[in-house]
Amino acid sequence: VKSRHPREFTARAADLIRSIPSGLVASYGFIASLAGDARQARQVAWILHSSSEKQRLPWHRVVNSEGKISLPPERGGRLQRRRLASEGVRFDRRGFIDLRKYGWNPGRGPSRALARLDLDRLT
DNA sequence: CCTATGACAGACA
DNA sequence: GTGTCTGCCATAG
Repeated sequence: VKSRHPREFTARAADLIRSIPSGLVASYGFIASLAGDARQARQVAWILHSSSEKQRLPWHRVVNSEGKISLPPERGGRLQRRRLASEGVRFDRRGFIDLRKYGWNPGRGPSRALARLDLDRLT
């Protein structure tokens, strides 16, 4: 289903990003999926660097599906890593975050979307 | 209107 | 494991 309401998608994505708890992270695709359109991961990324709400978003808690920081170090990646580290997120020596450990799981039960991601990772 | 771009993701070699 | 290619779709020019 194509998103006929970009603004709505953006608003929901922003809300979701705002609700990522400190110490956890979520992937672009995961946020897009929860916001209603799994195909718009790139728009989630776009929101993070272009939205007027940027200042109010915990943008550093969004990483790519591999659990890695997508932002180039010189364009904020360094800051992002610093912030995450200070929130307790651990990186392995290659710079990867273990999403099974630090991946945000909204609500209390395992969400389908996250379960899918976990399944993919285990498979 | 048409092309290029992107803080992505999944599939494939 | 890594490197490439392709689909995606809102914005920008």
